[in-house]
Amino acid sequence: MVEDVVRAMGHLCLGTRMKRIGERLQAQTQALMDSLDVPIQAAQYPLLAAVDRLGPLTVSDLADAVGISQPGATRAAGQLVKLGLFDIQSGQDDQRRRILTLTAQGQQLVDVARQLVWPRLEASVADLCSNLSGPLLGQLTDLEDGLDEVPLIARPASKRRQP
Amino acid sequence: MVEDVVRAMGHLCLGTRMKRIGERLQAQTQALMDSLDVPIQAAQYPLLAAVDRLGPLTVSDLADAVGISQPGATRAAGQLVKLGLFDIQSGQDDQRRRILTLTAQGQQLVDVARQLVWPRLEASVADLCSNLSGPLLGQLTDLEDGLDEVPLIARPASKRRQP
DNA sequence: CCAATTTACATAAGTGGTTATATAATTGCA
DNA sequence: TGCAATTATATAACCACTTATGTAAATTGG
Repeated sequence: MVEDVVRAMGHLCLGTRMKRIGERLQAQTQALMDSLDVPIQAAQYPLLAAVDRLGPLTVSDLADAVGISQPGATRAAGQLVKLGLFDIQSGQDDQRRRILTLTAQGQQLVDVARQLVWPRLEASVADLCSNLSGPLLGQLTDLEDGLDEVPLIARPASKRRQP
Repeated sequence: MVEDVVRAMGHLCLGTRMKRIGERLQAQTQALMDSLDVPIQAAQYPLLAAVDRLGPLTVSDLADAVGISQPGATRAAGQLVKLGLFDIQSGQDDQRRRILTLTAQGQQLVDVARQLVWPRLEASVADLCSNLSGPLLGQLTDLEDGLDEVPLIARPASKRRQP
């Protein structure tokens, strides 16, 4: 019932707004993953994907690859080690480096996710974005409205294709 | 030196990416505000603006206006009360409601910010977004590249206008 | 008209990130 | 060659948000 001030302020609140949309997308992605019985957090996904794509990585390279700080990468990687999805060991030539690899279980999870989750998620997000065009702020508005109307988990929706 | 996996995965990491860009914009907005000696956090700004725009608000209405959870609004409003920028008092008719208003100091800060910060920030962000067009993912890439090249605080830049 | 429900806010616990700093390994140079 | 500087990771302290839950006030209907 109250005006959405962040939306109304346009460029002035662009940062707040993008962060907010990102969190909303992450939450809905999590819901989609839960519904497919993928047993990890949505936010952990990029780390697994990074090692899958790029091969074994050091902690710092992982941080760069997913765009977080080094302490953030240390902690997130530690969680994945605890979950049995990452293996960590010191570098042979340089003992300071800690090399992260996917365990068999981690690789299996990525493989399953690539089959089950990625196509579904790709289609859902692509559907959400399919009618966006024009200036950024307008696309953000349409994106928010799209999420209001049909959450990610219900997409691609059979609704309202052009008649 | 490492591939940006979040960027490379496109729709699959859209949430992570938008959140990341939002945080980056907020951090740079903070730097701009610091340089102008505005003594609050960038993230607190939308709350002040909401009460300025909409008049006295309850905690829940404030949460709706800026798109955060009710506990988030309770805490953020409490901080602003501590800073002397918000006044809080129970509703007359309904003692459950807590009504937030701008103090004289809060109003003054908004007024000053409206003169000093908003035009500058509006121009900087507009400059950042000025050459964006096309699909959302491409605009995000250009936006990230733009922030890499010239931070918000150095905009509008005299660089590289079309010759 | 009062007991049950609902509403509004506060508090608790957890998550995921940050910056600043400490520690250990490596590199490089006088 | 050994000490100073650098590099890679870990740890600490903090912050802003979330969901879940508690508490008190208001509303409602039997």
